Order: sequence, then C-alpha cells, then structure tokens
Amino acid sequence: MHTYRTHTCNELGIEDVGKKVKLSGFVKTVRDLGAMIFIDLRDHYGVTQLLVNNLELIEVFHKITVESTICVEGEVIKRDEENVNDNIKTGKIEVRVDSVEVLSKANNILPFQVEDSSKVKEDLRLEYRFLDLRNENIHNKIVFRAEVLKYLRDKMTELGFVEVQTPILANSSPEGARDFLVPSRLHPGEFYALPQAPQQFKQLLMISGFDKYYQIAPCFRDEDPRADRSPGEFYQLDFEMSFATQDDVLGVLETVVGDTFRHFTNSKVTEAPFVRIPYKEAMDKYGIDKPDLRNPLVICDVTKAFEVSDFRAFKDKTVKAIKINSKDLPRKFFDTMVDFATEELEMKGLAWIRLDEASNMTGTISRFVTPEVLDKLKELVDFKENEAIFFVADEYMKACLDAGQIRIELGNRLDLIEKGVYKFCFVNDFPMYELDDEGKIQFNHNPFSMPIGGMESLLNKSPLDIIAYQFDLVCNGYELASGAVRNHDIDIMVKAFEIAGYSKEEVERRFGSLFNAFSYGAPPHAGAAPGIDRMIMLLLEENNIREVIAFPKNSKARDVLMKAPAKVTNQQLRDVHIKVIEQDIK
RNA sequence: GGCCUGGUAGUUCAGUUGGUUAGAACGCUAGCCUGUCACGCUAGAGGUCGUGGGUUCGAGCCCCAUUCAGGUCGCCA
Repeated sequence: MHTYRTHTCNELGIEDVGKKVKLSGFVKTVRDLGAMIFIDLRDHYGVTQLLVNNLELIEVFHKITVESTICVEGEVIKRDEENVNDNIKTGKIEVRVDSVEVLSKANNILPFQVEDSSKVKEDLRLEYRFLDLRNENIHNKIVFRAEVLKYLRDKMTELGFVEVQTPILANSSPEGARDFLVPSRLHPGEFYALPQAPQQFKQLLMISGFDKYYQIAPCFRDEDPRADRSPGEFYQLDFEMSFATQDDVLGVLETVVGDTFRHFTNSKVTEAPFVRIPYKEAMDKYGIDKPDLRNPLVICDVTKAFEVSDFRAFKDKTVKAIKINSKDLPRKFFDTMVDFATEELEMKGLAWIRLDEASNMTGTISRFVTPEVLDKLKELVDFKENEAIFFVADEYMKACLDAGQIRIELGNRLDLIEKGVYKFCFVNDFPMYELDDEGKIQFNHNPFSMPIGGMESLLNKSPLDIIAYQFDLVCNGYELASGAVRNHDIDIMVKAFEIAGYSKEEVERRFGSLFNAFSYGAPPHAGAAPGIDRMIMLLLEENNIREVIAFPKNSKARDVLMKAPAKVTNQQLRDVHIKVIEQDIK
C-alpha cells in the first residue's frame, strides 16, 4: 500500500535507530558539504535531519530547492555524541536517505525566507501568508488559538451552556457600526446584513427557553481597523443566560476568562472577584473607561486647591492632578512631557510643579502655587519632597480624558507598568444615554440594556443621570468583553427608546421581531461577549491582532492573498439587481 | 475623512551638504569542501531608488502632486 510517511518529523528518537522509515515534509534548510548533504525536513510537528551521502542521491538533491515538499525513505541512525542537536526533539538521530521523491518543487527565489518572515513587511507576508504560516513561531500561534478555542468550548459546556449557531445572512440593525450588506437575488432591491453580533438572536434564544446559550460567533462590522481591532470580521465568545443577574454574568466571566488566562500562561492573573469600577469612578481616577491597572498612577481632583488661587488658566476649570516620584528626574523629562501634551494630544498646555529634597518648589506654575494652595495640595494628594505633580485643567470630561492620556504616557515613560501580570477589572454602571454632537440624547452603549431602577428611573431621572446594567471586562488596558442585563420588559423598552427619540412605531418597525417576541413571555436575561482574537493576542503578548488570525485582512480591510474585495462580472451584478455607479470607482 | 511615519536588489536595511559606476547582509546562480545544524570558502548575477511632474550644470537626497503600506484620531450599539 502506498503511504507518504511512517512517522512525522517530530517523532523519531534513539529507540528507533535501525528502523527503515519514510518521512514527508518541507525542505527547511540544505547544508551541502560536498560529499554529504544535511537537510532539515520540516512538517507541522517538527524537524528531522536527513543525511545524504551517496553520490547518485547527492546529484538529485543538488536540484532540490528550499521549501519544496519531498518524501524520503531511509534508515534511522544514531548521531555521535558530539553531533547531537539539543534544539530539536529528534536531535539525537538522523535519517540516512536511500531514496527521494520530489512531491512539489518550490520556486528557487522565494518572496522571503520563511525563517525570518516575522521581519518582513506585513503586506508581503499577508500576500504569501501560506509561506508565512510555515514559520514555526507563526504556525504555533494558530495552533495555540485552536487550543484556546477548545478550552473555551469545554469550559462553557462544563458550565451548562448550549452552543447554538445563529444565521450569518441576517438582518441589518440600524444602531451601531456600519453593516456589511449582501444583496438578495430572489428579492430584488432587498439586502441581508452580516450580523455585527448575534445580539438579537441570542435574546430570542432566551425567549425560546434555552436558558444558557453560547457560541464562538463570527461578527462583522464595516469599520476602520486598529492594531488591536481586526477589520471587517472577528470572533466573540458570545453567551447569554436566562433568569440571571449582572452578578451571575460577571461570575461566568471571572471563571471562564480567569481560568483561561491561568491555564494558558504562567503570568499572575487577578483572582476572582475582579474589582468593579463604576464608569464615573474610572473616568475620575484613570481618565478612561478601560483602565490599565498595571499602571500604579491615579488621577486626583484638585479643583478645590485652586479655588483660592487667582491663576486665570485654572479659573472655573476642573483641575486634575497626577503625582509622580520625581527624584533624579531631569528637567528635560518635564519639558518633553509638555511637548507630548501640546503636540500629540493637542492640549492647551500641561502644568507641573516639583518639590526637591529640601521642599523647594519649581515648575511652570510654581509662582501661582501660593503657600495656601500648596497646603491644600498636600492635603488632597499628600504632596511631599522629591515628588512632582502634573496638572490638567479643562472642562470636566476633557480634563478627565486628557489626564488619562497623560497617566498612560507617564506610566510608559517612567517604566511603571508591572510586568508579567494580567490585571482584570470590571467597569460597570455605564450611563444609559449620552449627548451626540448636536446635543441630542442618544444611547450610549446597547439600546437593549436594562436601566438600573427600571421604569421608575426612566420616568423620574434626567436622561443623562440614568445608569444602565451595562459593563465591560478590562484587562491591562484592553476592553476584553462587553455585557449587559437586557431589557426584557416591553413597556420599559418603549420608554427607553422614546427618550432617545424613537416612536413606538419606529421601534416596532426596526426591531419588530424582538419586540414582538417580548410580548409572549420573556425571561429576564443577561449576557456578555469576550473578544476571542483580543484574548489570544493578550495571552501571546502580541500587540498586533493580525498575528493571531490565520488569514487576516490588511489595515485597509483588504485580503491581499485572495484579492478581496474584487470586481464581479456584469452577469453576477445583474443576478442580484445591482448597478455600480461608475463615478464612484477611481 | 484628518494627522504622523515609511516605500532603495528576491528580503531586511545603509546611503554624508545635491556631485564619478547606488552599497552591505541574507537569499539566488556556479564552483570547492565527509559531520553540518544560521555550515564554511571562492566567484557571479541581480536596481525604472513607489509613480508623475518641478528646481538644478547635476536629484535616491530638495519642492509639488499622487499612490500604496503601517500607526493614530474620527468611527467602533
């Protein structure tokens, strides 16, 4: 019977010496010593060294190019002690080749060498992703991803969740990111949309009584990418629970995500319960809704200290302060921070003062810091010798956000970020509504979230003061999951949409199916969705999400390997009743 | 859509104030080599300096436009 191999390239050891074996794989390297040639043969599993020392075969091997696939037969021989290679598992033996068959020849000039593909320009790597993925390190990230996926599935199953697959050809949801549209052939002028998340389906599943649903769900959003955000498509561990409270969902996240991080890394991982930081507090203390808790710096509000001051730049402003240890810091450090603030962040300025070891004060606003103000600062932030304070003054939210960026930059420049640790927290109590650019009230997060206090809050509170059962799971400054207690009460939902300016008829029209389903008995339910790509990226300590995706799009959302998107034939367009506007094509 | 950075050999990069024939390493081709494992040694081929215009006696280098890429802001319920 014909076979390609008796063993993989990671299998043979000292116990196999003397065996006749057959191996297949890729030619990784050729070391030609004249009367003998060494070949490293690579497959998915590992590497085995081949020895060719017969004259006829040497002639054949001279024609074999690197990265070709070959099949060899030969005998396993023991390497002498001094020739053992401890870098590979099969390093104690080699296979002396008796015959070879070239299965598929590779071009002699490769677009790049597989061994250093990670240094190559990304576009070229992606165009030849099939070669790039032969590189052991890159290959292993995809294998690692498979292990994480299996672990997540096992974990969710263990916790009693049922995996249900929801449609890919779905409907357009008017809220949120732009949809990817799919024209319908059978229904001229109508479109499917690829789901931005299985949000409405999973809520329907709760109404169907599935109690605990999960899915490793593809999500599609037509938005611009970031280093940590895959363009177009990404995967979420989407789950939803019936008769569940916010704490029930947070508990599942703590277990599933926490255990996953503990299982796949040796780093320190936050123990449950993860700290819960209300949105307002996150903005006050960290100036961001996804704080990196590895950074020890905390923002303080010192508005009160300057109330007594006549420093005009701070007059009637919120003043935020970040205190650092400034011992041995050169003056230049402060100047470059000011440059960063004004140039990178386009802030109006960045004030600072410092106290030397003798408590002498210097800094850009030292002459405005009267003894009275200084006393107040000492009281508010415990300001001492050998410390410095950076000040950000602006209208409240802008001051928070700017101070947040300064905090991050100081953490990096002063090398304060704790290493080898995953610090989790929940940010909860997000506001239900916010103002858009025109000052109109709109949903801040998910329109299907339950307001805390229910109908009573909607009726009695000012919209911007209403808080939702809406939360994020944050890890080292990355938003890892978003979740909420859903609004399952039809009256509350109508009211919630009314506040955002939607009539009952409009809600019925846009979310008709879900709206209708809520009229037939809905369990209170809640859920969340951790981002899988981002989780794997964190586990592998990658800062580019494309490294953990087998066939990623480039940062212009193009698949440079398969050449998508691409033009289609006129017949295909006619089939789906689409006419392309020529002026739109450059 | 805005801003920042970049595009030089198959790949990664260097290229001085604008000045002779644009270099290096790896890869490739040919040759030598019986213990290599990033093998070594010798020789060789390989370039529209992203593209188009301009300034100049002269442009890889300066100016303008454009394109592609990476990052970032907007955006991401």
